[in-house]
Amino acid sequence: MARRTQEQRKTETRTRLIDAAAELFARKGFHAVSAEAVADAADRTTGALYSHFGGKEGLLLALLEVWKQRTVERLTAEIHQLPDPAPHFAAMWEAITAPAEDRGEAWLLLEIELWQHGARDPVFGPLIARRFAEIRGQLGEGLADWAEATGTELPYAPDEAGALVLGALLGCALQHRLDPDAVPEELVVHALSTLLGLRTPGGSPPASPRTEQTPKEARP
Amino acid sequence: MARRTQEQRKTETRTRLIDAAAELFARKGFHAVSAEAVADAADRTTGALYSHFGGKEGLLLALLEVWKQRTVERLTAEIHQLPDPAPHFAAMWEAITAPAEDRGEAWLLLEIELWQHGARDPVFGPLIARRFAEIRGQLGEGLADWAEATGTELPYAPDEAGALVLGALLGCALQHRLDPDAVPEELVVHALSTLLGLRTPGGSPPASPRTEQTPKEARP
DNA sequence: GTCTATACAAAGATAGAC
DNA sequence: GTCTATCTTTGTATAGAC
Repeated sequence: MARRTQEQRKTETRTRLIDAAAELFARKGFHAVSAEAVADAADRTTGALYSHFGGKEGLLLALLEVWKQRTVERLTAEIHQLPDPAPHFAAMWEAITAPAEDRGEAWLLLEIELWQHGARDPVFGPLIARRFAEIRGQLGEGLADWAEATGTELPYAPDEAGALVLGALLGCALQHRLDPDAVPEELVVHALSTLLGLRTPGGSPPASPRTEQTPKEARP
Repeated sequence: MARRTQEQRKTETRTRLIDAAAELFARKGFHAVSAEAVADAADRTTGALYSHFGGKEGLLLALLEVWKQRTVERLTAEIHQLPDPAPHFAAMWEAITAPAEDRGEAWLLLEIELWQHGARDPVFGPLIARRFAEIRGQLGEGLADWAEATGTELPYAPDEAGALVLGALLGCALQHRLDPDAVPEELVVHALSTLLGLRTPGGSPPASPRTEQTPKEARP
């Protein structure tokens, strides 16, 4: 395999650049990272970057495509047909908030970074909008399948359920990122279950006993 | 009042710079906006900016303080003691998602911009964390007061309720921004009510009749 | 396809006049 | 306190060698 070098070096370069970009864009933000910094982190040069992607913007676009697949895997792992979907919610929550396991920490940051570009750039807007729609769709579909299999009735249409679950997860993760104690996993899981009518709102308190619960505000 | 100029010009400059910064940071992002652009938009020069705030970073810090108050007002308008808090939820939602009424559109963008700095910068982190904690606190307190006054029992501690409501609002607003149809107001209001146990999960469908509800995915 | 070197533009920051 | 002018650094992008 002495010949592999030439044919494959280019795809490896693409991968290296995209990975480096994901890391840096998430950690510092798109505008705060120079093309050179990305190239350096990927052990390449700006020349290679421009040759492949035409610039930083093009790199972000390429990154989006790759990222899409990883995220769908991350969030929509088959919701098994257990009577209680709580473990599945917990898994999704952990996938989003995990410190660095499989770049869990960076996931939220990059996702928000992409959202921003979508909200600001007319080119990215529809792309990101579609991305979110797909996530909602997959999420909702999974829930609908589960409901049908277990004989439960969801109080929302699949897409609506997807939107609410995704919304709650994102919004809670944002807060969790700055103040983990303020948004414990049990709270989120319980809320999601309640939201979808999978338990009575008042009944069955969060999995872990709701001890005391004195306000945990940081008061520095 | 010929003398007002000297004493007050400086505070007017501060205000102008902060307002301009809020507008531009929200619309383009902190790193995408130059100090000069902010100064120009405020009809001042970079010299004045540096003299007052020491730089762009300092300006962001100052902006945060001002923004704090406006947001608390925006989100925690007294929750009146009606039996149904839905109108109040609807008002909060509109405050967050309103196109440009009172800079409603920019609100979410700037809020996310601040969150990012908090998540990335060790100096901003605690400040933004505190900010969110305060919003949660106010929100939760308002809900608790309402519950007590109306004889309702909230299934969560005040801070927990605040975290969930804020989370759902934020996460839904993020999606709404890219695809308004996917997250209609009635859905969010209904979800919030359900979440807090103010109606049975399955019962009382959203205010507006849930017509058809064919998936509204953009399929460009 | 990738690197080195570099042109060119923009941004951050400051000194000194008013 | 504010402006004009400018210095320095950093970033984008390209041309040409390998």
